[in-house]
Amino acid sequence: MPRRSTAAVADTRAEVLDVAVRRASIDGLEGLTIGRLADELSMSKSGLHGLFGSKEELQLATFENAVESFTREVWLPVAGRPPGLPRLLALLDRWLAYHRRRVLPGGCLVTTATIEFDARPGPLRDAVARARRQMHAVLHADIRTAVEAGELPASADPADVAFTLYAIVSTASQAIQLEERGASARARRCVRVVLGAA
Amino acid sequence: MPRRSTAAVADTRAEVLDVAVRRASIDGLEGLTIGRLADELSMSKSGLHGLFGSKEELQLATFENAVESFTREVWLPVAGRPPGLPRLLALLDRWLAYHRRRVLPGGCLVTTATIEFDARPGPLRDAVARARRQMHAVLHADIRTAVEAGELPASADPADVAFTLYAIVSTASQAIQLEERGASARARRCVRVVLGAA
DNA sequence: ATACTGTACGAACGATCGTCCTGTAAACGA
DNA sequence: TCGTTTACAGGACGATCGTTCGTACAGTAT
Repeated sequence: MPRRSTAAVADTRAEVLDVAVRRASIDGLEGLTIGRLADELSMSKSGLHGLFGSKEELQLATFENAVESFTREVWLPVAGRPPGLPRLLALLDRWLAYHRRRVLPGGCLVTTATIEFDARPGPLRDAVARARRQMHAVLHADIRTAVEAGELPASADPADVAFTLYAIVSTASQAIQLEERGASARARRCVRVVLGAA
Repeated sequence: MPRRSTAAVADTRAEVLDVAVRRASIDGLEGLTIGRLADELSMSKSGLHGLFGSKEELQLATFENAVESFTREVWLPVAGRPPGLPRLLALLDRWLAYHRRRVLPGGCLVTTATIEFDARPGPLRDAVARARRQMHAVLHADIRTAVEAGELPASADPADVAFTLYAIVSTASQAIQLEERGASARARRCVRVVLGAA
């Protein structure tokens, strides 16, 4: 059988994880299967398994890969702007566009992983909690800056606003997947209302 | 083996579904397994399987059972009150309490099922979409009534507000499961802010 | 040329999956 | 009281699960 031409482990892993993230967004990280993944990649089960050592490691790597690609796609393009309300709005719009464009065919993998592991202690639950804290921190920072700059009323609690915004966007992802009409536009309006009437 | 004394199929199904809902809230509807469920109930796999005919029917029945118990626990106690803002707030508080008290050990099963099936067409996705529409309609109705009664500003779009409230509560369930401190109180505050009754 | 390391394959493991078939004892209708 | 139906148990099925093993070939170093 033809061998993968001079592909280092890292390259192979990257290819695998790319497919794994897409599959997991549909079937969940628990729905990931080494056998099916290997088929889809025209690899052997054992070869794929050897790349990660265990299914849990595959799940962890898949999750981390999704977080990285999300960060690259959504956060990085706006990270350079000055903190505050404009950057926050830009971030939220990019975030919603990420869902609307269906970058991942099955929707947000962080939300999926949250639902799957939030009641099951282990490394994956820890990874999920960490990712959520990071996202929350990013939102929190810009909201606090906006409040201090007078772009948002002083009565607005940054953590509460961050929670509400996160809720709107992640629920929007589900609504988009369920093909509820106008879900993306609705979420966009709701974000504005929350930031306007806060 | 001793037979279930004068227990109709419906009774056995009810017992099974009660356990199934609890398990599914943790492991998901896809994580449900006829074998493990049978063990937990001290039944045979085939006996349990025969009660539903197929795993998909078991999943559907489990989901519907969860919706019914949720309705009984959260909606029914407030359904008698007159429509409007007070009932809406009571509903939201009961809903949040439902999560905070961990009535289901793994959190909201509707959200879990949404995540699992929102990208996979079939009867379960349809059931999920229907349940969400119902919940949305309940919120929508009271919000509209509140707007008409002047309890909420006329500028508030009922559907948008309903979406935001749903997002807050369902995300709160996840935060509670992840043991984020003060998640329930935060959600309660956010609901108030959104409704402008702060 | 030789030895070594890294990478992936093929085969097989025991366990568990959903499903089906058959037997049988309790409950029911006559 | 006696068939009939109901409500399961028990066992087996093919498929698939994650994992382990031994092996073969490529590239690199010696």
